[in-house]
Amino acid sequence: MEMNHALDSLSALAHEGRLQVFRLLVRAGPEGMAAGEIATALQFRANTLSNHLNILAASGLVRALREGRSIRYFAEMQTMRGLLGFLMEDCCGGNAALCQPLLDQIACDCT
Amino acid sequence: MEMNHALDSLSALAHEGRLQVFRLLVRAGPEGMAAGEIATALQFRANTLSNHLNILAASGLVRALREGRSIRYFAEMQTMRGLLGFLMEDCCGGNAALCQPLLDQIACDCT
DNA sequence: CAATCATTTCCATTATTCCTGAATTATGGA
DNA sequence: TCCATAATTCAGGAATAATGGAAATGATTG
Repeated sequence: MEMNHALDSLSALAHEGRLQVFRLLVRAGPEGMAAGEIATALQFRANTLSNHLNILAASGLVRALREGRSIRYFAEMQTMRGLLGFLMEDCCGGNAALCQPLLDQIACDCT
Repeated sequence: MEMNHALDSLSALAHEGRLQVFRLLVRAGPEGMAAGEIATALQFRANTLSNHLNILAASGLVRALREGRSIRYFAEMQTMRGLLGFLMEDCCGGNAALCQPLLDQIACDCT
């Protein structure tokens, strides 16, 4: 991941509403949730939520899939992993061997 | 970690300058860097950098230690780890057993 | 104590982000 | 086709954050 993508992802998460949405989708796992379900669960107005979902999707943290008249959203663990790798890059001045193997494992197996 | 702390950390990182600072400190490892060194390395004005460092420190992502007339800063891996745990909490609807052991290992051994 | 260096604080300006209401697109069913 | 439902887009004003100059604080040296 490069700087701009990381910034998009971090900015997307640096907002209470969007962070709630993302964590809800993480909990939902591979089943994901429809936009309407999310709105109900978190008590958000439809347009506000749509905006949040757009921002999350643009950063790659969330994926959208139309399903009938609903649109279902999923958390993208791979993006999360990439972000973390970026944050930890060259950890400890090149002794990355200590950290990298751990980072490589960060991904939810159930996704 | 609870919501507000996570938001502080994410907002702190969701800024190009601060993200550069944090990553620089991650690379610097346990030796850390003096504010002046950081300013030189990244070409930041002293006051701008000071502001960034304050924000990072307030979120716990960075720790300050006065050393003579300089102030030395260090990346706090533990905070990073807490943040990640928060983001992945209850991953996949309770099957956290799949993710949690991995998350528990995320910490730079050299810190 | 005076001088100097490192960093921070204060303040005003500029830029960005956020929320809301109203209008719009897209899908499925009668 | 007409209607209802699901979700998105757009424009605005309000709130918030970022920047840079100037002054102030804190620590060391002579």
